[in-house]
Amino acid sequence: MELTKAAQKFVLHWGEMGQAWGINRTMAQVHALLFVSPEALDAEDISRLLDVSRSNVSTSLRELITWGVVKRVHIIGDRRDRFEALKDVMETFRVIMAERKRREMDPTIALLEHCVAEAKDGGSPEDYTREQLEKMLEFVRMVTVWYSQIDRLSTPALQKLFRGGAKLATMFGRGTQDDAGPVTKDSAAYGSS
Amino acid sequence: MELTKAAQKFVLHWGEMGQAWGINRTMAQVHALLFVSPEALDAEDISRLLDVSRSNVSTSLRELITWGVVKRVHIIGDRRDRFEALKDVMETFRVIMAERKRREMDPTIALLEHCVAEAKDGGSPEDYTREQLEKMLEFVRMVTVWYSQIDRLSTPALQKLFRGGAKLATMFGRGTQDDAGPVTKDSAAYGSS
DNA sequence: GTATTATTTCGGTAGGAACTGAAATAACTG
DNA sequence: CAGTTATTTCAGTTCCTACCGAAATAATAC
Repeated sequence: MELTKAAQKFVLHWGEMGQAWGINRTMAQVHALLFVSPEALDAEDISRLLDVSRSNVSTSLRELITWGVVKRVHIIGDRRDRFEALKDVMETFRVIMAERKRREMDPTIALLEHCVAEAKDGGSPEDYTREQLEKMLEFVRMVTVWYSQIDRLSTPALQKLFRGGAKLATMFGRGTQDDAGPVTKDSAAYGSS
Repeated sequence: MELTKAAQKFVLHWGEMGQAWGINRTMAQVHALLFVSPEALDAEDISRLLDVSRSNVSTSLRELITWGVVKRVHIIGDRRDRFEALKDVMETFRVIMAERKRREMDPTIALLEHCVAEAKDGGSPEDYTREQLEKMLEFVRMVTVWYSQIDRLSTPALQKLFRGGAKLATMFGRGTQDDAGPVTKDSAAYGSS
């Protein structure tokens, strides 16, 4: 079994992308490999195709399974575990987002709430900090709510929503609200450096 | 000048979050600090408040300015550069997304297009890979288009859009499409491991 | 039961990103 | 102009993550 040129390039690129988003390279590569693979692969295959140690593959697979984007499958008459990725991109995206919300957003909200409460009885310089923290908290909460709604959408509905962004943009576009053109008030303030 | 307890906690947490999203810790900390700071700070202040070397601050600031979330400001009668973060959370979010789109999405699309083209004249096992790459390409394109529309929205409009997610979710919710309950077809297949 | 094969765990290591301090450069002052 | 202060660059170091290989464990077969 061999990797095609296209598959190789994709796997390598996906590894880099993963790294840019805080996901370890090998893990992203394993995921990419399983994603484009026509059939489930065993750990040995993966190890050979990606040229990484068997144990590294084991660790990566465990993590991917924890994330929920890879599952273990069995073939009758073969003891070896095989692995298969979620094949629906949108579903994969959804699962990853759910996990990141749980691991990062929720704790961030908790921390921000704590900080805001703590800064409640501060002096006037602390007031500004509290206001900023409150704004940040409001934002993270908003994204969280938004996400939890997204999470309940089916794949076709999600596609509609994404495409709907285009319509909403036309409706509420900045051009109609800001006559100065495509530059917003905030970014305009950053003209001179 | 001293950091309040709340500010300290926020800065540290933001550093961790940054790391989880592929942004170097110090850089995220510097950004967090400037975000909650009532007035612009000079590099020396930052170095002292975060207890990192002056040069590390210099590098982080340069990067943050490149990203477009921090700007250099000057105070009359003082030669030292001061630094200030974008204070609008939504605007910050928008700027970061624009940058990530440019740095990651666009190259990814280019690569996927290349891979799909290359896999065009492959055999039947390669067909499956090509299909998957095509699906991935379609997805990334969709996100990109969606994003570029989002980018044109003003902050209040963007808030509307986020909150609109809730409405759309109610309209297209999975519950009405999938009578089996909250578990989707794809994730249901992952019941046994 | 023992033998064989598959898988995971774990201690040690290598590689790389982040960080520092010193030196170079730039910006300003009188 | 020399002198002073601010800033950046860069070579070396430190530290941490990812990784490997060996050993332990688990699963299956006979």
